[in-house]
Order: sequence, then structure tokens, then C-alpha cells
Amino acid sequence: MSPYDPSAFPPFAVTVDLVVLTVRHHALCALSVRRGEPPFQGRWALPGGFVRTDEDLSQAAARELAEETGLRAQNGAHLEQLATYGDPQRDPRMRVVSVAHLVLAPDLPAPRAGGDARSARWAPVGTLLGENGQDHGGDTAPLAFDHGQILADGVERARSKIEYSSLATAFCPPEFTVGELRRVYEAVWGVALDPRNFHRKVTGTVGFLVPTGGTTTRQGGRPAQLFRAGGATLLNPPMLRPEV
Amino acid sequence: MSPYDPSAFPPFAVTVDLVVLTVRHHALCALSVRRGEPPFQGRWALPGGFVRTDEDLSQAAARELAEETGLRAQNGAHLEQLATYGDPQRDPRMRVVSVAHLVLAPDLPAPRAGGDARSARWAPVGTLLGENGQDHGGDTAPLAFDHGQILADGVERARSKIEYSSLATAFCPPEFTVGELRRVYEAVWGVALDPRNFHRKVTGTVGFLVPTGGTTTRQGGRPAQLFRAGGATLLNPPMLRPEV
DNA sequence: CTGATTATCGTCAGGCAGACGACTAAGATC
DNA sequence: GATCTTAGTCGTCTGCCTGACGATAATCAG
Repeated sequence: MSPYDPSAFPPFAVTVDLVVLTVRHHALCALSVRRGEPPFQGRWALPGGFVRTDEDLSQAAARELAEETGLRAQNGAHLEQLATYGDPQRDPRMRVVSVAHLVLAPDLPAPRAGGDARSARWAPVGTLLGENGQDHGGDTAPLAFDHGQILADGVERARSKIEYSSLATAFCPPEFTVGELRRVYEAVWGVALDPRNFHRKVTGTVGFLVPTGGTTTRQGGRPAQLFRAGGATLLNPPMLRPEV
Repeated sequence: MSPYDPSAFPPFAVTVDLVVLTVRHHALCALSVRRGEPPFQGRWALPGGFVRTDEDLSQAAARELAEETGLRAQNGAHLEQLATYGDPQRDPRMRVVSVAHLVLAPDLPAPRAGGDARSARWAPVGTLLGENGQDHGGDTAPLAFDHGQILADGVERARSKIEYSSLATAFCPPEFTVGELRRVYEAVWGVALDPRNFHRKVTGTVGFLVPTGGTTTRQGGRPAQLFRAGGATLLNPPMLRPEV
């Protein structure tokens, strides 16, 4: 087989899909967009698009992220590759291999619609995954394509990764309090954590948090110290997720 | 854009590459094949090949694994998706996106050459990655393409995953002793572990090991109990990797 | 039999996590 | 201003797990 003959290998379309997570109102939320054309017209899906000929996969993910949300990956948000989905039947139109990426972002203003006028929204992941079996007027229809599976995989990655890394700070603004960080863990894991033990753990782990000197009272109650994320990326020993 | 028009999206070639790891002679080894054609002719590379039109990514990986090694993924070996590599320049011939997979296998007989007559061998990962800066007659030339990076990522995945899962048993034959399992950890991590503490840890973790009743003396010394892998896949609390 | 080798059981001290009491410092309300 | 409410922060205690060993058991090589 000649390596230059395009007919010697089966052609694929390659896309990136984005699992963009944030914490809003004490709940883990994901960005979803409404499809404007078949298949799955009118259904919610993950943002994404084709990889261009001259760009790397992570570049394509960052570009789609900027196009769909105005968010820059450099700007506090965390972007990493998640997994690749290539079932021959996953897109009824043609053979598409999608490289899913995971984005963790601080709470953002309402997402702007994409250039192609699709509407976009933040929705609690439990709603998008239909976890509580309720149906609120069609808004809980399963996500298009295999995006339900992709979202579930992304959520699971986020849930496990904040255990042993300082990634939870990616959900926080540049300066945050211990209590705000704890509410991130509680929202992502869906559990309640002891404020005192949490405080001891995060302030006792070297390199996790750096005090900025300031304080804030935006949560009410006694003023809390403000911190920035420290240089450490790996937590050793890890933050333990309660059994539930 | 019409979803059915193949010219509406840039065509990619999609391949699977395999990081096949095993433990031989107290060292973590990876399967490599010698390239029989340009580019990188004569250099060592990871086994792999094109994904076919009608198969899933994991099916393609399992097929390539069988073709290159005769190994069946069902037969004790563990196969999982690793990551996807899509730099536009990673293959000088054309735009190729490669979905790398990780395979953990027990020690096998010498690999059989692939159908296209390439030679194959097991080599210590340190040699393949050129870790000790020595050059043994060209055998330590860097791997072809970006396969050095892929191999490094696969090794790191294996090293971290045996910490919190029972995956180390995938390196062992169906029945094995605690000492054999310990030597797997020592080879993968490149450290020495205390036999007494290791024994206490693995036998004390419920669901990790199931005694088969038999004993063996194939390692010399006092006969050791034989075990099978238990049903548990996650180790909680994890096996701690020494700091070094 | 003796020594080498490997397996297995016990002991002990230190560290960390869970449970929870106590105190502090702000805003809210009367 | 007194009091209540809400958070934040510091301590204490107990139990579990780990690392660092000592000690014993069971085989093989000579």
C-alpha cells in the first residue's frame, strides 16, 4: 500500500466534543447546546465540532471552547483530553471519531450562543443524565448521540480527579476562601463535608493553598481568609471521598 | 453544510497504537516492532494499524493485538483506551489520528512476528525510552513517530493505576503467589517493597485475592499459598507507592 | 544436618482521618 | 446596643493504617 494514496485507508471525520463543567448554586453543571438540525434536532448535546486540517486536538478543543463560550483555556479554566469515542454507529450520517475533552471552569455568566445561533445553557448534570427519573417537559430527554455517556465519563473523571489533585481550584475564582473550596467539593461529590476537618486538611497540605493576605465576608458570617491555588498539582495524601 | 457530503469535513486516517506491557525477568517490558518501510524504516515502533470502517476502536485494538502477538484480550490480558494523539505533524505522510490503547499481559513466550513479516521483541521500557543515556549499538534509538511519548504515557498510567486498582494481577498468571504479585509491583515501580507489609496489605484487602487452596514452591523457599484475582477492581485504601 | 531462601505472623510507634467541642468575628434583627 | 445567626478557625480524642522491624516456618542445596 502506498502511504500517499488516500484510498488505501478508510477516511474518518474527527471531531472534538467538550464536557464543560462548573459549579453553580451548589450544583455541578455542564454546558449543553440545542441542536438546530437533524439528527437529534431540538435535542440537547455537548458543544463540539470538526477538527481542522492544521490544528492539534487540544487546539481544536480550545478553539471550540472559545467559540461556544467565549472562555479562554488560559484564563483560569482547565482543559484536558478525556477519551475518544468511535463506535461505527454513533453518528447515523457517517463514520465520526470524537475526541472528548474535559473543561473545568469557574462559575461564568450565562453562556453566549454559538456562531451558528444554537442556544446554550448550563444544566445540572443530574438533569442532563436523567438521574432522578423525572421529566420536566422534555428538558430531560437524553442527550444526542452518545453524549450522555461522554458526559457521565467526564463527570466521573472530575469526581475522581479532585481527590488526588488540586484541580478543584479550577472551579473557583482566582481568589477564594476555604469554605468556597469546600462547597466545590460538596457540589461535585454531592456530599456534605465537615468544615473543620476540611479546613485542617487543605491548609495542612503544603503547596495546595497560598494565603493572599486579604479576607472576605461575601459568604456572610465571620470574615474568611482568601487564598490562591498553590503550585502543587498532586495531593499526597489525597482528599478522601466519603463512602456515602 | 450537508452532513452527507464527504468534502464538507477534512478526512483523517485513524489508527490504533498499542502499548503492550508485561513483566519479564524483574523488569517492566514493552512490545515493540521493527518498521519495515519508510518513514523511520528499521526503527522500533509500537504495534498498531488502521481502524477498519466497520469496527469500534476497542475492537480494532483487540484485533491488532491478536494479529501482532496472538494474545486474546479475553485471555487474562487487560485492555483499555489510553489517549489519542493527533498532532498534524506526527506522521509525515498524512494526517493521522492515533487512539493509543494500553494492554497489560502476563509474561508471554517470545512474540510472533506480525503478518507483514516485521520482527517483534520485548524490551525493557527503560531501554526503549533511553532513560539511562546509554546506547547499545543503535538499539536505543528513539522510537518512531511520537511513540516514545505514547509509551511514556502508557507506563505512567500503569504505574499509577496499580496503586488504586487490582490491575497488577493482569501481569500475573491465573494463579500466583503473594511474592509473585509483589515482584510485579517492584518491577513496575522500580522499588523494593517490604514483603511483610505487602503481604499484610494485599491479604487484608477484602476482594483483592482469593486463595485457591494450592501451594507452590516454584520460587524456592517455603511453599507459598496460591491465589486468584478477586472480584474487587478498586483498592480502598490504595497501595502506596514509596516516595523514592 | 546446616545454611540459604522465601513465606508468614506479630509487635510497636507515628501519622492521619472522622467525630465533635469550643471559640471568634462579622451581619441581621429587634 | 443586645442578641441571634452564620461562617470560619483552633483543639482534642480515638481508631485505623502504615512503615519498620523481630521472629518463626517450611522448603531446597550442599
